This record gives sequence, C-alpha cells and structure tokens, in this order.
Amino acid sequence: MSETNTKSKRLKHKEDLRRKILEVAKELFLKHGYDSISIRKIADKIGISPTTIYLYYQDKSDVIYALHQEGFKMLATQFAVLRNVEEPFERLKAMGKSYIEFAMENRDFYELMFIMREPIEFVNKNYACEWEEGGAAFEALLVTVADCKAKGYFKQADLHAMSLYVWATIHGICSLKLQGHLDHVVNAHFPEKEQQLSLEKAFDTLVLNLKSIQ
Amino acid sequence: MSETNTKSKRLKHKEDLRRKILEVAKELFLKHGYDSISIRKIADKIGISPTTIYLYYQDKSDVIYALHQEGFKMLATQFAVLRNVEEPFERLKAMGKSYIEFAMENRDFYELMFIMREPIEFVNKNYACEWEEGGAAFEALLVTVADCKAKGYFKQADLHAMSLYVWATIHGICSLKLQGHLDHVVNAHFPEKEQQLSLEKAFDTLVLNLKSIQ
DNA sequence: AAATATAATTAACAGTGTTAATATTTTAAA
DNA sequence: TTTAAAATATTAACACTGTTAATTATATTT
Repeated sequence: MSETNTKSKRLKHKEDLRRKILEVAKELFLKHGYDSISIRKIADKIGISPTTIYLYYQDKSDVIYALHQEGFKMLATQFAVLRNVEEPFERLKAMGKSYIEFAMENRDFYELMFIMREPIEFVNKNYACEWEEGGAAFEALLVTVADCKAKGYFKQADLHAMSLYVWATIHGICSLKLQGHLDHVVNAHFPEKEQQLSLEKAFDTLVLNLKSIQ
Repeated sequence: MSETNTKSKRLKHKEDLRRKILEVAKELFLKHGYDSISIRKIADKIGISPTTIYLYYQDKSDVIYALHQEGFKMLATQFAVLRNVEEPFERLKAMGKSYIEFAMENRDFYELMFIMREPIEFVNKNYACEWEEGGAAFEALLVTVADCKAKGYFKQADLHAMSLYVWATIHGICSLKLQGHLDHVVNAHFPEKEQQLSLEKAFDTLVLNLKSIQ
C-alpha cells in the first residue's frame, strides 16, 4: 500500500517538475522570444541546477519540441470549431483566414511550428511516422479540399497537389510577413494605401484564383 | 606622389582583408552551414585576432549581411537571362522554376535571403529604403506580371496583390521543403508514387490556377 | 541501521559575441 | 632623421551558451 503510495508520489513529483520546466520555458519564450530560452535561465527561474533539467528532458531540443507540440494543440483547438461550417469552400476559406490569424497572433509559436528547422527535425528523428498532431492538421485540410472536389470544385486539380498548394501559399504569405521580408518590398513597390492591406489582398487573390478553377 | 601612393596601398589592403574575411565566412557557410560561421573561426582561419574583424565589419550581423547581398547578386544573375523570354506568361513560369531551382541548389543562401530574420532586419535598420538588390528582384516579378496583364492575363486581379501572391506561393513551397516541414506530411498523406514529385505538382497546380484566371 | 536506488549538485569543457585597454606598426610633421 | 600622431592589431576580460562526468545528498528498500 504505502509502497505504491510513495511510488506514485514520486511519479507525481517527476511529472510536476517536468511540467514546471516546460511552463518556465514557455514563459521565457512568450516574453522575450525563442532566443531567450536557455537551460540555465529556466533552471535559475525554478531554483534548480541547470543539469537537473537533463533528468527530465534529454536535451534542449526536447524542451523546444514540447513547446512545439503545445503550439500544434492550440492550432487544432482553433481549427476544431470550423468543422461546423458545412459548405466546403466556405470552410476552406475560413481555415485559411484562421491559419493567418493564428500566425499573426502567435508569431513565436508559428515560427517554432512552421519555420524553424530544429523542432521538426527532432520530430523526424524521434517520432518518425507517428506524429499525430502534425498529421491531423494537414488531414483537416485534405478532407476539406476533398469535400470541395466532391461538390464540384477543383475538378482539374489533384487532391494532394491542391492541398499542398493551398498550404504553401498561405504559409508563404505568413512566413514572409512574420520574418520581416515584406516590409521593404511593400514600402518600395506598393501604392501607399495598399501597404496596410497587402496580406489581405494576397489572400483575396488566392480565393479569386480558387474560385475561377472551380 | 608617394603620399597618395601609400594611401591607396593602405586602402587596397583594407579592402583585401575585408574581402578575405567575407571569403572565409562564405567558405565556412557553404561547407558546414550557417551555424558554423563564427567570428573566432574566421579569425583563426585567416590567422588574425578575432577583434580585428571588428575593424572591418561593425559586428557579426554585418558579415552575414554581406553574404546575404552575395546571394541576391547570384539570383539576379540567374534571373537576368530570362529577360530574353518574350511571351510574358512563359517568362513568369520560367521565373518560378528558376526561383525554385535556386532555392534547392543554394539551400543555405536561400535560408539567409528569404527565411532568416537577422539579415533582413539588418537591411531594414541600416539601409531602410535604398536596398537595390532586394528591390530589383521583386521589380522583375512585378514587370513580368504587368506584361502578362497587358497581354490579357489576370484581368480581374490587382497587379501588386497578384505579384505578391505568386511570390508567396513559390516561397511557401520552397521554404516548407527546405526547412524539413514537408517530409512528414508527404510521407504520411501522399500516395507512394507522388511523394518524390510533390514539389513539382504543387508548382503545376499554381500554373494551372494562373492559366484558368487569364 | 545498512545498503541501494534515485535525484540533484558542483566543477569542468569547449564554445559564443563583444568591449576596453594596451601594444604595435605605419604615416605625417618638425 | 627623429618625433608626434594616427591607424591597425592584439591581449585580457566579461558574460553568456549547452552539455558531460564525477560527486554529494536524499529517499526507499532490505
């Protein structure tokens, strides 16, 4: 009895500290960005030694990966609501807008999830094929595009190519914006009054294009 | 006489060492990637003290920016040939393929030019509006899209929105691929025989879409 | 109470960019 | 030619980084 009691107590403590480490990492991440996450800072904030962290995570990449996972759970939650949009093309548009919103409101998370190499390489190495969270996100898009095709949209296009294309376009818009690659180009080449709306206009162009191949 | 002589000699030496630093930085960059560029390693390889580099570049970002500029010159050279393609839609397609080629053959440069934050932030801070190399690249795209419109393509679409949209799509394809975000998704959701060609198929979908709104 | 796991720590390694103070070399003036 | 000044380069130091091996402290079990 008391044996299993102490065992479960210890297990709980292990889980608590593991969560605490992640929590502090997230705090640093959200306050001062990715570069301010350091094993030593996390340890300092909790009041433990830096090396203790290595008893709970295999290395820094592992901590980063845990944050990466959190991001995908957040996105999944946001997407879940859209299953209620019946008309598939409307749902596709809403997914696009929702994705852009997520990127703009969670810049650091977006960078971690879809731009940086480190976390996804950790997935590819350690989780190979069984990465639920990532698979689910693309699956949602795939299903919606399939629904569109079933209703007569995108007749000429291939399902997989079309899905990848839509994702790539919206990711392209988000990543250029977030990483600061649009500022100069937009300032130099866009008419004054269009500068603020450049993102929206690029998205509208995608929608326009999608409509015309229906 | 001898005064201007020694002056120009000194100036030449300054330029030589400045170039040498960049050359070694590039060597490290191409051999072992971005992360292996370090002020200390560069200095070691040349046989000077690390601090000497700060007499030729204001900081590490400045060295990185110089590499960034080299990349844009490479891309401009590659694009220059395409001015000879008369038919504007053909030219647009060729630009797209050429851009993807550049990205795949110069992965590290592409990351530096279009994905990383640091170098473009250096541009935005230090060069503000007068960044020729970057402006020229987008200008080339803008002109081609304008030529397309003049020939009756993309009638409904706005010139600037359309250009940004095309860039974003192709950048999206390249960046997802280069940063390793396609591997898992393609393995999990694409039919076996389509996996190798996923990039090409996404590009073809773009072309298909562009055709149908002409 | 002694032996054994488990957990956490200290010390150390091998790096990083960057700055201030110092030394060396080259150029200009007396 | 010698001296003052300017330009160039270096050393030493600061404040960091992730990570490992060896050691100590704390629980748990015999």
